[in-house]
Amino acid sequence: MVFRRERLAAPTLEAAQALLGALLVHDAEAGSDRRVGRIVEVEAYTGQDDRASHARFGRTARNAVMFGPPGIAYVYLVYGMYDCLNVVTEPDGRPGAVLVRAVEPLEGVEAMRAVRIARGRGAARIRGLPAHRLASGPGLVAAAFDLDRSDTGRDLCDPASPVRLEAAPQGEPVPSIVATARVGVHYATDPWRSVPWRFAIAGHLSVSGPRDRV
DNA sequence: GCAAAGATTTGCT
DNA sequence: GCAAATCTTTGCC
Repeated sequence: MVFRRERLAAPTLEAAQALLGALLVHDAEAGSDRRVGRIVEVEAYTGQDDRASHARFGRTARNAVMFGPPGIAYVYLVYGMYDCLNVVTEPDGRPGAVLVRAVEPLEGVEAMRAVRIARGRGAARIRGLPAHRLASGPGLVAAAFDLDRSDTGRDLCDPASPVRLEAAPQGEPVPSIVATARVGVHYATDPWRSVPWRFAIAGHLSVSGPRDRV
């Protein structure tokens, strides 16, 4: 069941929490199995008021998709090395996005491990990682699902898209959510630096860390 | 045009 | 606990 776009048209703080427990799916492609992960950690970034958001400069070539319709992928490169996946939120015309910081691998664990070895350094270390740590960080989610900036603009709410969001399975218990300050936004002024807009499933092993463990 | 900094991760001290 | 790796985007001259 695809993730309903109207849930992402909501205010970004609500959309972010709604994404916890949802599934990120990348269909099988040549040489790689289907990959599925449960979203366990996210961060909300809003419009021009939010001094930590990419939208703080207004509409630019990089962040333009944040100002468009909800449910679209926004992938950017940080620190010249790591791609990060965001889901665009808010109605068309208003900026907003949710950064997917960590997922729990459910299917295609070895495909995730293989692409992380191919893209990153430290193959020996990655080979020894337990499955629940293969996508526990924003740069690691994009690596495990083989996403980069060229995936910006993909419609994650289209059932035909090879990369998409699916609703949490029916009957799954509602996750217990913990909120903390966002990570890595020391450059922003208060209150934006410290608002509790990072959301995670309480105590989940796949939440990024160790410094951010909840 | 150029300089600075960044929604991170890893490895070494 | 700290610094390196690495390059795009943004802001200012």
